Amino acid sequence: MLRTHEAGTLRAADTGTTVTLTGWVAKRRDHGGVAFIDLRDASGIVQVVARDEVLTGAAHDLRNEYCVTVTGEVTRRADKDVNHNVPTGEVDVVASEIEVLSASAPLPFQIDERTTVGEEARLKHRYLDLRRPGTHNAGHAIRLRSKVNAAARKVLGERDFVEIETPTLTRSTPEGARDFLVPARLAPGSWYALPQSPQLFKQLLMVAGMERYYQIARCYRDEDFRADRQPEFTQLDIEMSFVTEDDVLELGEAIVKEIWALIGVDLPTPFPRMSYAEAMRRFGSDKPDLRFGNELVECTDYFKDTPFRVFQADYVGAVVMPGGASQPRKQLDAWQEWAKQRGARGLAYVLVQDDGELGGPVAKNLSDEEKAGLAAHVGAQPGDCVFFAAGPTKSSRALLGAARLEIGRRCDLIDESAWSFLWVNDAPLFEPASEAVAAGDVAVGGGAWTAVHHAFTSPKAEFEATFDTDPGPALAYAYDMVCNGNEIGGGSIRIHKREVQERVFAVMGLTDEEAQEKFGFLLDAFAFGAPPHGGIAFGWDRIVMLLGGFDSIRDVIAFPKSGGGYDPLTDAPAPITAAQRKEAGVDVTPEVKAAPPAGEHEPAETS
RNA sequence: GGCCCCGUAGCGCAGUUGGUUAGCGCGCCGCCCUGUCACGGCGGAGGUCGCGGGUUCGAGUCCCGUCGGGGUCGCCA
Repeated sequence: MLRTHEAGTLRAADTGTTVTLTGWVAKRRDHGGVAFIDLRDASGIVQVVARDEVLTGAAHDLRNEYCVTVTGEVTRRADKDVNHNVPTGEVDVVASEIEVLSASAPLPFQIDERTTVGEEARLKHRYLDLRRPGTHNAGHAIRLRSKVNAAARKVLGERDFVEIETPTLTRSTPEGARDFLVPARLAPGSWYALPQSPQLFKQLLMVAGMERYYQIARCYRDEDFRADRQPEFTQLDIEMSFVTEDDVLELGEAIVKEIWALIGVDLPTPFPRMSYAEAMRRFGSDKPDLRFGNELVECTDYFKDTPFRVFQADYVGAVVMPGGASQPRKQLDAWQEWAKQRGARGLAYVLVQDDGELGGPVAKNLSDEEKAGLAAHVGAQPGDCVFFAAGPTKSSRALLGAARLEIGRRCDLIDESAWSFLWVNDAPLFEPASEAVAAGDVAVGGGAWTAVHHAFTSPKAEFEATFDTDPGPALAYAYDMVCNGNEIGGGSIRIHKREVQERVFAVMGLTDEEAQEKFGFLLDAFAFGAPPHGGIAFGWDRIVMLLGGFDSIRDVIAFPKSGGGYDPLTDAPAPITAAQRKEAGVDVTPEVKAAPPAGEHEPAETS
């Protein structure tokens, strides 16, 4: 090594030691005859004292972020000079020799952790961004991420899981999202797809008798951007044979517990479990944030004889905004806009005045009897605002659930220091295809029903006989892990019986031929003694983001892309040359048009 | 694809009702300074106000378009 010690580790006990350090000039405070240089390496910072005689030659021109090696003696500072703000503040390194290893051009932005720098600039010079110290900066996130990886591997390794890599060049299979495609030079006109997840391969590995598989797997989906989305992202992907749902959940808890221990949080296990139906009913979400209450209130029965047309609906529900009655009219109008942006017509509201009377435009439409008991029914106090949604159950609950979260944020109801984990399970096996179509999905095979999770998710035992004759109520062995209102993992127990699989396809309107075309290699494999199996996949970027308290998954990815899939650092994607086009066969017209065009999608494996 | 917000010096930002030479902090460059640690002092450089068009005597400011970024809904676990 070019050094004997790491800068951030020096303490008073090292006094008298001659050390050689390597690192970067974080700051230079030059007093003429003596200069103080903050030397930073990955371990931290120590102050180097450089007197005139060592500041000769190249060392004389030390600037910020010069890479240097310093040899000197650790000295204890006088009491009055101790800097209590840094761990090394009791000592100096009095330099006897300073050598510039590598000079630095003037910086595009300051490395200093205290200055804020725009994301665009940081991503363009990500290597400098990652050099910035401090627990809220990206460099810390990347180091944390490495520890998260190790924690998961520890748990899985102890349990004899096998880490297996699966292909990134594979076949386009109908999962939920759009595929990234790669031209196949050796088969012009044919294309590989990058996997949206290793879902099918991990099931094949179960057939292969691996029994316990995991992989920290890169996944690719060509969809539009969000704060918590990247075109390539990472899952901790797990599959196990001969397990029940309980086994998978227990493993998931053990992994997450080990991860959160990294930040000194001891998660109590087992996590609470809530059925999908209960989560939707109480919180209007399949990923409820349990850090605060303020649950939705069912009002359908309460208004079953209402004279108010709007409330004569399949579902009426409410959510209370504490203190919301004092909002100015402009604010209440803004809620209407907020609701419209979510595709609702509006958000009906009633203001509970301080004297208990009801105000707002809706109140006058209600019967006296309804008005009398309303506040008590929804649990509103004088001074509160009650928001209502009426209409189809699913969309109304979703609107109220979103309102609940917005209220939680605006009214400061959320305990930001809390960690709320739970499982949401017993998800429906199917949803009506029309709903999926309305939501933009295209049902596989054009049947009346489409799989909520994916086509290989097993119905719960009690629905095995009836799921195809009465698909609506059928529940699946499907589960999501939820943390503070974020889905951080999800999976299911898979179908291993060919007969059940065929009936599921039938419900979805998939013929044998179509199923064979889409999933043939998996179905073929299942013919050879497929074990019962199930698994889970964790959204790795999101977990690290939550763990480290970051706002965006871009913060926890070493070299993330910005909007539009653009990488400001490498300028990818970039045009290719005509020669590359020709060689790749991008423009070849396929000779055989046997396969139907892509575009038939189906909900994908979770997370 | 819809909607909202933002593009002014290397970075972070201000710029009033449209009005003279577009400012501030940090950074950068030069000189000075022997105990600073957000060091300090003196001096200096640095701008096609994202781009294109329009309105106007006059546009950083108003209008239209466009590009880029962020957020959100659609979509996507």
